[in-house]
Amino acid sequence: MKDQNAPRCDTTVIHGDIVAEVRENMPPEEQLFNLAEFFKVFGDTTRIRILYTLFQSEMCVCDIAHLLDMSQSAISHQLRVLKNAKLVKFRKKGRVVYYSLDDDHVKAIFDQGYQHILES
Amino acid sequence: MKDQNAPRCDTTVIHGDIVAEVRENMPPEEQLFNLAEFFKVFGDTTRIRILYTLFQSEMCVCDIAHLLDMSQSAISHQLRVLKNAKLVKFRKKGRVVYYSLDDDHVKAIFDQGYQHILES
DNA sequence: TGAACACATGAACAGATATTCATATATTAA
DNA sequence: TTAATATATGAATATCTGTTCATGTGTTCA
Repeated sequence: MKDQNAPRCDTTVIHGDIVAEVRENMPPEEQLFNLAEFFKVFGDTTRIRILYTLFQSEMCVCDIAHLLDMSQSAISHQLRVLKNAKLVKFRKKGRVVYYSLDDDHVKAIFDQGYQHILES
Repeated sequence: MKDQNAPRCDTTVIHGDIVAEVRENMPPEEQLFNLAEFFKVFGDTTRIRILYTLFQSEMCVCDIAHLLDMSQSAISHQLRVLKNAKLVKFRKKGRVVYYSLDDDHVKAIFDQGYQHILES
């Protein structure tokens, strides 16, 4: 996706000293990648809505689908994304699968995000 | 994108009482949408990397491009996204445009996100 | 056992998005 | 003014993503 041979700025770096120092202190690429992947999960209204329902109560797939007025399949697909991100866990009881939150940071992150929205 | 007439679950709601109560306490749709839009900004490695450079120092577009080994145009496009999200601000000095952070929550949000990654 | 049901999942498709490329704008300096 | 340079931006394109549709899996119950 990224062309490493693409032309950069026409000239040399403008502030070489700053660039060098900042580069020195950048976190590892893998960490930045993982962080982006993590936040990508929150970048979808359906998943945000699912998480907000689970803030209130453990719930089964069918209930979530009804509540959000979406198909069972769509919800199931998104629950898989949330599950892969370790944000929700589930327990089975007969045919019914109950999902619930599996993270303590989500609410805090949402609150911070909401603060930003309020202020901007 | 969403078909409101799509078939839902085959049967009626399973736990009608819970669904009704949770629906009652859901935040407004607009708020959930805005939250998703906000987190979408963090869901890209390039933007995450830009923000991490700006955690350290105010920097001009050309320097960021060199530092991240990407084209000036790509960085400029992404800076516009960050600007629209009210996450960065800028000041002009001659031809050079210096970008810097314009939000207090970002670092806290990133730290929470990083905590999640560490624990999972 | 077989029908009904809750949920999962793969394929397909439509819409969104990130980068590139070409070019425009604005400022500086000769 | 003209050339050079820093940045911005519109269009095109390739890739990614979310939903639907069809179907598969596993459980319950008659």
